[in-house]
Amino acid sequence: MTAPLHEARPAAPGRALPDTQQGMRRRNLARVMHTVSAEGPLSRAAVASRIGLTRAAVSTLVDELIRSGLLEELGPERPGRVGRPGSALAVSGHGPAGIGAEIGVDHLAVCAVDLRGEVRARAVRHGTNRGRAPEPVTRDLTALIRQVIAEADQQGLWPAGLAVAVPGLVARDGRTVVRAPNLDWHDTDLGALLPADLPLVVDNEANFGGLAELWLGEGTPRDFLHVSAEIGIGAAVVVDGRLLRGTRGFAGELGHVPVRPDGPGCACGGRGCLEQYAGEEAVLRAAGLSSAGDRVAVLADHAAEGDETVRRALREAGEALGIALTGAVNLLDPDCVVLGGALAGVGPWLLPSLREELARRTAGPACPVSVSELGSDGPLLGAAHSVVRGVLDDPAAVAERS
Amino acid sequence: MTAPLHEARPAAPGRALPDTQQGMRRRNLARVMHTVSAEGPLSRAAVASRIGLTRAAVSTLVDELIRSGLLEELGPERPGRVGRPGSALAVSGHGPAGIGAEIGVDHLAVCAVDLRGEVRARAVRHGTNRGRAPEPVTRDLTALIRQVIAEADQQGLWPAGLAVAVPGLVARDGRTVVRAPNLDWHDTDLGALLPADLPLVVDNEANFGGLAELWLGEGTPRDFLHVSAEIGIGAAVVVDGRLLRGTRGFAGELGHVPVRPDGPGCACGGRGCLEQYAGEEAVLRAAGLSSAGDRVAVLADHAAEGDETVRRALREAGEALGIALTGAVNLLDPDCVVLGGALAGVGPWLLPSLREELARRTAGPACPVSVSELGSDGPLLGAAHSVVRGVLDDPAAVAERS
DNA sequence: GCTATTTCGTCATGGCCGTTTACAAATTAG
DNA sequence: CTAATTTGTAAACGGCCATGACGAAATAGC
Repeated sequence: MTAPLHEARPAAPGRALPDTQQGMRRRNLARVMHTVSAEGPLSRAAVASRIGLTRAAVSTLVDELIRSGLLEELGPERPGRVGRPGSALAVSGHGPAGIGAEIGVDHLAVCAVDLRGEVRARAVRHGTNRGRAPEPVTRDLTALIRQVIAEADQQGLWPAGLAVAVPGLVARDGRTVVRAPNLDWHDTDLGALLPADLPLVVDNEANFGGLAELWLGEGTPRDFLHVSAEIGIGAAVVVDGRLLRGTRGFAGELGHVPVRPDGPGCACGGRGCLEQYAGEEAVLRAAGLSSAGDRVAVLADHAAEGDETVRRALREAGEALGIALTGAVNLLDPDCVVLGGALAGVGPWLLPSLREELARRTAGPACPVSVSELGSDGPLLGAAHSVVRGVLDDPAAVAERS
Repeated sequence: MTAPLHEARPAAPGRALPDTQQGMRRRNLARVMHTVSAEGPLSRAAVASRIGLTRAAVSTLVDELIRSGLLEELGPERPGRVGRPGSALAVSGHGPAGIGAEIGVDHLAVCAVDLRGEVRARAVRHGTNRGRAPEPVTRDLTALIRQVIAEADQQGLWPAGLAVAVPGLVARDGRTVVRAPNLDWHDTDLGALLPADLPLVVDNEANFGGLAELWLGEGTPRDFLHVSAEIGIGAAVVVDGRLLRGTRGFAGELGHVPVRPDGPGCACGGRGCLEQYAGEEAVLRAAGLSSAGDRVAVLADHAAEGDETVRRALREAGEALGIALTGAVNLLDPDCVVLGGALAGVGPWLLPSLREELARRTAGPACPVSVSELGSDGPLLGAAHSVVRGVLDDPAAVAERS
């Protein structure tokens, strides 16, 4: 295994790998895949000039990738330029696919994404998972996964791996859900409960949402903070295009950053954590809505209708977010902050006070805050794409398996 | 240039470099240097088994490094083991040296460190630089640098580069001091004021202090937060053995993390920033000491003598630090927090309240907080070592220059 | 003390891989 | 229709690491 380029998972902990010719080959195969994937149909010569190898070298790399079914020859280009036209290469729409899954509090979702980034199959199951035990939930999820894989199979796709987004903290082993308060799961090894015939990665939904933003977001920079609020408030910290996970995998716990150190006590042991002011439950309470059936959508509706109590609640949540983000921005100096998850839905009423607070507390130009365009699909897409990125990062490994 | 392994400076912003055989060779040369440097005298065979290459390959690499004067053959080992003894290799004590410099508020310091990590020459100049213009200060510093280089030269060392630690924010170009409040410098291009015949890197003293902790600290992990308080409170965020710099290079501004959002106004525009509670000036004021000549050493003395006002001031500073660090720990999930700089001197009176606050606000085991053993030399050593690491990271580049 | 064993460093050989050079193919410009 | 340009491929080349063999230098066992 060579070091992956995007590192959805951290690099091998031990010593750096030796540099041998095969490793070089693998990295160059990956470079070709990434280039073709990122910049659309490209001729061999175009790829060569982009990655700095000669046309001859790229030719042999491309041959190998075509033989493996990872690249496709689309046929001659028809350019207005002088000279022999190149033969357009594109990432294959058949072959390996990434299976992404999401365990939400109120739904399960699975999708298959091909190497081109297209969603080729999906399946959803609505219904609350709050308090359900892991076994029935994973049983349901497995059924959806089988269904999506079957559907993908009919289109000539085979599953290269499975990535699961969960609303909770995941250990760095990428399998164990350490704590998912809204599911009431603790130290649950999903590896033992999900299909064992696929490479599995489990991660926090905020992390996958952040990766989706990184990979799919229009103009998203390589250093940013992706804030995702469902019930807890999580953040994905993306540094130089890589996810910051922390030693235990718990990085990004924005919800428990102290906002008012003498504020109300929190389940985490602290006082005045952000979640007490901007968490879904807190906002619903402040807005005078019950937290039973009502959810964020309801908040947005009421706010849109001009309900002043709701608006004030959201304004105050924005202030609290602004305070917490001031700390985060001072510490991390990101390019921008992106609001995703349920927060995106109430963005219009949060943003003004959030931005104001952030600007007031910052010297110089304030860090720009925007709302994600990915909607609620972020974590699911991020999960599926993380598998796809894994294939692009080491095509040789996949070629061996196909 | 291959991508450096330690990346004191960020990797090339553009596309990843192509993988050619020369690049492979360069990386393997670097691997040999790092291995020998980190694990003391080693035979060729030992290096080979550690980096995963064959003895034959390592032999040619070592030959090249010896010819360049970067490695030395110490002669046959005398082990109790069976078999022909290897010939011990060590990093050369001659050849390239890293020149580190520190522009402190009250002093200037320069040192030369050889590839073995030994300090081979140093020079200090006491006297305040507060409010002095950049030109006279850099003139004094240049004199010290020349002196240290001359001293190093007599020992067979030549300067491979210059790294300067400054008490302020440095742009990502690694040359420009954007803001150094205690010097009253703004947008000062040190590249134009310091010797032009040496590769130059300028960085924040907290960053260099953090790198020193990473490279020199006993048992320091690869993910930690190094808090350094002189007048401002800065932090070096080290993630997976690399410094997190932020887009503009301003990451780690712990001093302006909001601790009490409605607290007193701060020069940064915010309210209740950490610096208002744990900054040197604030602590001195709370302790009832003038901030003129009195400094941290005085605080430590008074506290040691049992001055209850001083102790309370430090205790409260510790609390504020604990609150700010709770946020940082939640966001970054580091292995530990290390207190360096002037803070280290008053550690005994800060730590209890700091740790208590952090533990109280954290679910599960609290993040360990320790005091740096490097003392006030951290930034200077970190600077010099960053040059040395640069040589280890690309020995081929240095061999060409020697 | 002598021989077998183990480990080290080196050398010659071979294979892998990107580069260089050359060339045919396919297009545009004039 | 010719010249110029660009693409893709093939053959020769060179660099680099792996393999296998060998002499050198130590220990272990007799």
